[in-house]
Amino acid sequence: MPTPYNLDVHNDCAACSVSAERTFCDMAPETLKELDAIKFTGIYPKGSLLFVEGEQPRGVFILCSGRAKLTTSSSEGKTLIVKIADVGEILGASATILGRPYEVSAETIEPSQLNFIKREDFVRFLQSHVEVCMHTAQQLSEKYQSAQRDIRALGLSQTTSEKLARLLLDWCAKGGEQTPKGIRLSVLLTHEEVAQMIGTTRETVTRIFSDFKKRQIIEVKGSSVFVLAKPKLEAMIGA
Amino acid sequence: MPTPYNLDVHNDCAACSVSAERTFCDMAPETLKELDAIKFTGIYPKGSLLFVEGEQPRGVFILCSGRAKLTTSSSEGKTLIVKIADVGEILGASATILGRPYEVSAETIEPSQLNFIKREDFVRFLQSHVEVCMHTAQQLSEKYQSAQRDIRALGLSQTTSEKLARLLLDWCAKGGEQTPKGIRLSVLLTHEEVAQMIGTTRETVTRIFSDFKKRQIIEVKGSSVFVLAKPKLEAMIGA
DNA sequence: TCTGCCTTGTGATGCCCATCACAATGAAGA
DNA sequence: TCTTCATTGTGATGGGCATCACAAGGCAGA
Repeated sequence: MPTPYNLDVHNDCAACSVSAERTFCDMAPETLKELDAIKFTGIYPKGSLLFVEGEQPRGVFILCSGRAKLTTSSSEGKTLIVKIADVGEILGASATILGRPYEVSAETIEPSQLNFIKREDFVRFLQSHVEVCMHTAQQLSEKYQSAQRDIRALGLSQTTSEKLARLLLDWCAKGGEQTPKGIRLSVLLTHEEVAQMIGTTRETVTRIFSDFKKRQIIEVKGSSVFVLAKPKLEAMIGA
Repeated sequence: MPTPYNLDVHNDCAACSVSAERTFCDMAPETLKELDAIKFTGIYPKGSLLFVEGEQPRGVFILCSGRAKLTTSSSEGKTLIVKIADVGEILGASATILGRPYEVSAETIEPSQLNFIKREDFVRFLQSHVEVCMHTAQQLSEKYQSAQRDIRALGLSQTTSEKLARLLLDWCAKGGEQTPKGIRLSVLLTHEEVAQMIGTTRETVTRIFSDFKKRQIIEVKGSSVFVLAKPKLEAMIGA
């Protein structure tokens, strides 16, 4: 049976394969059944707004498949992409736990499946299962550490080349594919979006990319970026 | 009996007054006794290094009194102050929970009392008390949201004046004292440290401060800063 | 009181990058 | 195939701020 958006839909958390170690979904079978009872599964097209910065927390979204970008915007309309969330992440957890407004906006950038859990259900679920609470604490810790790395990247690098180098290295670390040519990254982001990730302008990203190409540090082939000289990038960030 | 550094020492968590709502120490009396059993109380002078970025996590520190600064440094020696921690905060929680290196360094900036809990004890303590685990999750959520605000401040403001304005408003929000003259802030940080908080140089901070003084936005009296025109600051950050 | 040392204040210089403006390329749809 | 819109590429210009350099307070200890 074909599913919308050619997405691999998991209706049953108990039978889901992505529940790997330490993710939220990694829990005892009977607990997983309880989760099944309180979750609302939804399939969202690319570009769906899950929640908006400042909005009162309705609950959390668990990203079962697809990807989402978390953004924050200034009143002048400038946008900063805080994070690209991957499968297994809980979105909106901190706001939901604290009962404070969402601190970022979340938008799918691919067709995605998400499980929504209402605020009261989520909190009750945490309170009644230490295991779940621990995993949530772990996820929050990871989010915090990741945010911390962003702060480092934004605050400690003077030049924009440095920030871009950091971003490329980050991508190498988490999604790089080793090839004879170099490390292959499939970047599905526009220069505009890259700019929003490092707090600069689209033009500057374009210019630095050409500069990197000229200096044989990277090579662009279609939607793939090959990192030819990782050491050069590392040298740029002084590491 | 005089104590070292004129510090108000709390040896007994059960009798401690600072355990307010939602902080880590807010727990049932019998749980608090268990906490007493695994904690190591220590008094630290100003400038004590509690842990260093990159170090394997030994455990967490609970700040009972005093203040500590959390910093991260580049290899060139440039330092960024990520946060000034207040009483009630747990330091090193995320690293300890994940078993990953501390992501920041922590240093007391006043004589402080801290309770240290060893990693295994802390984790076991969390696992055996949902209540404690929830409070930790709440603290982590707060840390995450605070980090998120920092990211916003660093990434979305173009000018340095804007960043400094944001910082001042932040201080007003959390520690301002209303006076007829304006909002009084007791800043015990040097311009150097302020610079490290917003990722700029000491000279620039000095210059922007004089500019603010000239424009009647603030007034400096000794170690106090009076915010005379909060609306002007708010206008600068476009809020 | 005097002497260092830490902090603050200020000028001169140069460069990075935001901004504006427009051309070139590419991809999707009529 | 041609049109149209999104994305990428590039030049010119100016301002903000890092950097260097040194002067002036301010505070503690000799």
